[in-house]
Amino acid sequence: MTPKNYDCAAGCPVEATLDLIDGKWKGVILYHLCDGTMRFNQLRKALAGITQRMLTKQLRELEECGLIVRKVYAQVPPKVEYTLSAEGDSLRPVITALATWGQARLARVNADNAAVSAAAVERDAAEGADPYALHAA
Amino acid sequence: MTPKNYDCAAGCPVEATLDLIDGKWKGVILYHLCDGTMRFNQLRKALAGITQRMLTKQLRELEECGLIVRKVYAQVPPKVEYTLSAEGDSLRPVITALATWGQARLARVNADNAAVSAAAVERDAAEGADPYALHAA
DNA sequence: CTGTATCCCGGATGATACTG
DNA sequence: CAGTATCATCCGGGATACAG
Repeated sequence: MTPKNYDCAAGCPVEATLDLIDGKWKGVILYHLCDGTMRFNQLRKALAGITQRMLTKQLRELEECGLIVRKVYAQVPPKVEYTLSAEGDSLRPVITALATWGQARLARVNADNAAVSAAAVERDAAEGADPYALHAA
Repeated sequence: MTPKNYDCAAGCPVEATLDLIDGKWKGVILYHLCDGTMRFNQLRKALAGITQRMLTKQLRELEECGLIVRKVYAQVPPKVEYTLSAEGDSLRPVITALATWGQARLARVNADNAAVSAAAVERDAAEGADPYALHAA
């Protein structure tokens, strides 16, 4: 996964982790796999919006990283299950941390856009920048 | 940034968080800011390899997200300090989780490539794929 | 059902030069 | 010191069609 060669001073363990769960879907895939084994189409539905191509690709990368295990059942129609590997399982606390914070963040953003403005104000106070809305797209 | 519009089934708090720390450097920048306030060039050195352009850009995005605060001192030569905002500070546990796991991961990969092979074997046992080394670059 | 194979585009990232 | 401006590039990711 696009290995980095620059040395990040005291080492970048954060970078090491982020490199594995980058991509537009890896993190979410892992998140879903935390709930247990899932089949290809099951994941596809869970990640509504992802294309087959990408799902396959991300899954393969996750597999190469040793984070998930791909189990193919020799039968027709095909059946493939994806599960967290031991390594992937050890990632649970990280995923959880990501999820927990994300939930709080989402709640904050949805419930109170004023808070965002407040942040902008705080910034203005420091430098006198112009107050433009945050990615309120 | 790059807001997502698809709905990820039961909601994707993980995605929400990851969106904020995506980019090739955001996570690491945040990581370094966990150690305290830093100036532009200080960060530049810490992230050896990043270009001015990118550092500026990532910093601006982080600022717009409300994760960091940019403080400009009206003096010459210029002096700009970046610090975690309250919001950014709340992200500490996440960054820590990322760092902690990353350290273990790095140790695992460096100390024992055999372990990686083992994972490949485990995978092979399930489907009969070819055993190629992991990004052992 | 679970993938592959192609084609293609836009944005993310880099290199370099210039500036208040 | 801390940026901006510009140009060039790479590749992540989407659309679509086909396959075992």
